Amino acid sequence: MNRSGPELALLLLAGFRSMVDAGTAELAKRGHPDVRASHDFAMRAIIAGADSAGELGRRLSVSKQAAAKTIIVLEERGYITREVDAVDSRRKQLVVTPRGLNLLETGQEIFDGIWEQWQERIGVEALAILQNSLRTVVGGSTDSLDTFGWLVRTSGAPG
Amino acid sequence: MNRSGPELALLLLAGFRSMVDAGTAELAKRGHPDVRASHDFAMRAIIAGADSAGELGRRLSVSKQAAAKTIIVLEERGYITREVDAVDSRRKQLVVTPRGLNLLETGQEIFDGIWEQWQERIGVEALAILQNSLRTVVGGSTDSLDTFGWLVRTSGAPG
DNA sequence: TCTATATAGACAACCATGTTGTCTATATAT
DNA sequence: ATATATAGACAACATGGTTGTCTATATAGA
Repeated sequence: MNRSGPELALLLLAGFRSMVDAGTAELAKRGHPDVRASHDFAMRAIIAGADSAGELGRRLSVSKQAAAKTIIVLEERGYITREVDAVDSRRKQLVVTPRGLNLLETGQEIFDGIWEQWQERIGVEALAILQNSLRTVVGGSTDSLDTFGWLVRTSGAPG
Repeated sequence: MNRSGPELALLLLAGFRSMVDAGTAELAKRGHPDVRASHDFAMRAIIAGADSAGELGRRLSVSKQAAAKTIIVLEERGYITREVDAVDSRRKQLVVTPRGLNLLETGQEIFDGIWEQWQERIGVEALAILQNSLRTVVGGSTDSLDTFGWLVRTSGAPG
């Protein structure tokens, strides 16, 4: 088939898009409107130990200021709190609120649901191959949150 | 496996990212630095008939102004020209230059090359399944250029 | 033919999210 | 005690979208 290369890239993007569109729509219905993936990434990083602005920026491969801005948004929406650290008074310690945890859990459920739909649609076997193939190609570092920084920085698809 | 849903989305994104990263790096080496996917999308739309700013915006699902800004960049870099339309003097007709065509062709080659690398890496069979599965799920509308507008608007991954 | 309306593109102001640079307060190491 | 490093805030700026408004030109209709 012609244009295989570009088509593949577009397919990957479209697949991602399809999942995210469906997911965020459902999330909105369940009480979490205006959720950005960046919020999810950030909260997961916080839970994983990035409990200060600077550390969060480092984990997300994003500047301290960018992280600080995200933090402000998350705080405004009640997903996290920020308090002066008892031991180091320069720091503002980040803590995910119950509402924040709920967002993460709900998101998890929703995306797992979408995953099951894919399974029904293309078959258990094919989905397994799809995922394994992608893992092989991308080197399995899917959990590295720095994907986020990249995504934001690129307005991009292939040629 | 746990977290299947979110992981799938991340894998799709990472796959896309991996292709685009490699592709744009190679494109830069071959005389096309600073190429954004949006440029490619736009030029393809122009060739496909969107030869005015307004029409381009419509095709890309983006505002007239956003299209105009992209056009300015493409013109500055010598990828397209803009001339007053002979029949309708309000219009500025867009034409892709030879350099523009070269960008598209080079991009095509490069991404096809990456596609072949994937084939070697994960196998002919698996890649075919991967692509077919994605086509099934996303409904085959990979050529709809409005993917671009969406990408830009979403800083997004799943939860 | 004159006039009302629609369309193309330019300009300006604004939003969201990044970036860097600078500043102050606080920790820490010598 | 003092030099240096780090945390976070503030400001200025870049990119790439958005909307609203304005002018010129086309076109349809009385």
